[in-house]
Formats: sequence, structure tokens, C-alpha cells
Amino acid sequence: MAQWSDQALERLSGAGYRRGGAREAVIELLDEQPCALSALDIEDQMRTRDGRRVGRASIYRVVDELVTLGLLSRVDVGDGVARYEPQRHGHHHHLVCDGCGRLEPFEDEALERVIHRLGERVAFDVSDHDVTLHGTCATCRSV
Amino acid sequence: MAQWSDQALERLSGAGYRRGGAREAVIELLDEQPCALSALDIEDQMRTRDGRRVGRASIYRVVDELVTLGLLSRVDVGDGVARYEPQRHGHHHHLVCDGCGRLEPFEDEALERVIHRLGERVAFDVSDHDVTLHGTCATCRSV
DNA sequence: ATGCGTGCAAATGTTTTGCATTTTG
DNA sequence: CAAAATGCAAAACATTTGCACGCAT
Repeated sequence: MAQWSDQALERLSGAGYRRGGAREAVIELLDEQPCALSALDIEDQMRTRDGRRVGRASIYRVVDELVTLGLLSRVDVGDGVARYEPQRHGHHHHLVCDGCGRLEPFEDEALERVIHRLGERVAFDVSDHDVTLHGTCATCRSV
Repeated sequence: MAQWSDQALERLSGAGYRRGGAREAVIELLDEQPCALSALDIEDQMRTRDGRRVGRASIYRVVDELVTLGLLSRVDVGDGVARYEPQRHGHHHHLVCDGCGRLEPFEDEALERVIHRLGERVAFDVSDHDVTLHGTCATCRSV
């Protein structure tokens, strides 16, 4: 199966970028995630899990490049922290628990269809979209 | 016509809040806006338009109270700045131009229906939602 | 008179930038 | 070798907090 990371690295080199340690490490880590990660999450996981230290600035620079190239999508759920996740083909959206901050992905065909149709009716060239559902998760509700 | 600002002030006093200058000024300003404003936008408009100086902290405190009471909705379009707009009956969503940052509201019945149905199927108690369409506006496209 | 609301200044936390150093092609 | 990538520290942001003072009730 064609991994997102391979695709991303290929596209980067095609776009004239060189291959650097930090860049590869960030891409590899992102490819293995089930849901969006913040820059600080990325830094932590690298240090904790892989024992790799990557400068924070490099992380921000890498995610920025990837977002610009459309390989990564930036997710903002309203808590003041930007999160990033690979832009794969079937993408998902997010459920956010306003109690504990938990993030959970979901997908919905009908939603995508409606948004796609909508994008054709407006005056903008729509290239991407985000949907965030806010609420209370089962755990927080029962407290 | 029942203005949102009257409703908001009434609800605040009902909830035991007192009436203060900053609070009223923020509410009044928000009621007149066509689309979402950031805390700094609010501060600027007050100084520029009304010649009124309001402490930045007060602005943040007021919008926070209003969001908690459900009178204001917080909109986050992914540029690291929180924006706020009155929660009126029929709410809208946002089109963001990634070129110039312009924000434009839109509404769509079908979208609301799909999201409502979706909210009933998930494990969270969904209380609110945001939809953001990213793209390029007509002006930026032609450059 | 009591204590909530306000403004200021300082603290916090995230993201960006400048610059010297290392690495890549 | 030249240019790009990296790491560090400092800067730039938005937002929050602590505190003294004034105003609403």
C-alpha cells in the first residue's frame, strides 16, 4: 500500500526540497497517527517514543511546508492550538469534547456530498473544508 | 424587533451579572456586526469608531461569559485567532479566503439537516458545530 | 457598604524569526 | 562549494491572570 509518507517525500523532492532529518522524522511520525497532532505533541512523541530530539522551530517549518503543498491539513478546534494530520483521500472530521478536550475523528458520506455541492454554488474556489462538532463525551457526561 | 443585545443584557442580569460599561459596549458593538470579530477587532473598532477605550482583558472576559451562556458563538477558522459572533436563531458558517483572510458568512439548510442527523448518531452529546470552507475569493483568484 | 466589574501590567503558552552551524546535493 | 535544513534563543503573538480601584446594587 502506498503510504502517505512516501507520497509526501516524493512530492517534496519533486518540488525541489532537500531531504533533512527533521523533515523525514516529522513525516514518518504523522503517517502513523490515528488523529491530528499539535506541534508540541509531535515534539513530545518524538522525544518520548523515538528518543529523537527535533527543534521546535523545525517542526513548525515542516508542517507549514506540508500544509502549503496540500499534503497536510491543519485542524483548529478552538482551543488555541493548531493540529495537523495527513491529507489522505477519504478524510474525516472531528468531534471535540469541551469538557476534557478529547478529539475523536468521524466520517460521513452525506456530509461530504452536501459540502461538495455547496462548494459549487459559492463565489469562492473552495479547496478544502473543516467540520467540528462540539459537545460532551460519554465520560464527561457521567461525571 | 427584539435585538440580540437586549436579549443578551436581560439574560445577563437574570443570571446575576451587574451592568458594567465594558460589558454593555462589547455587546452593543457585536450586535451591529455582519460577521465574526476577534477580540482585537473589537478593541480596535471601539477605539476607532466610538472613541471608547476598553481594557483588553475585559473584552476577553465579556466574550467568555457570553460564550458560556450560549449567547455568543466562538468561531475558529484556523488562523490562530478566535472570533465571536452573536448566536442568533438561524446561524451561519464561514467561507475563508486563504489568500487575503477575508471571511464571508453563508447558510445552508441541507447542511444543517445533515449535521443534525449526524449529531444523533455519535457517542457525544453534540451541542454546537462549526463548518469552515477554505478557498480563494474572486479578488484573489484574478490576481 | 459590599463585592462585582474594570483596567493595567505582568505572566503564560504557542508560534515565528534571526542567526550560526550542519547537512545535502 | 553553495544552498538549504536545522537547532537554539529571542521575539512576536494572542490570551489569561493578579491585583488595586471604582462603580453598581
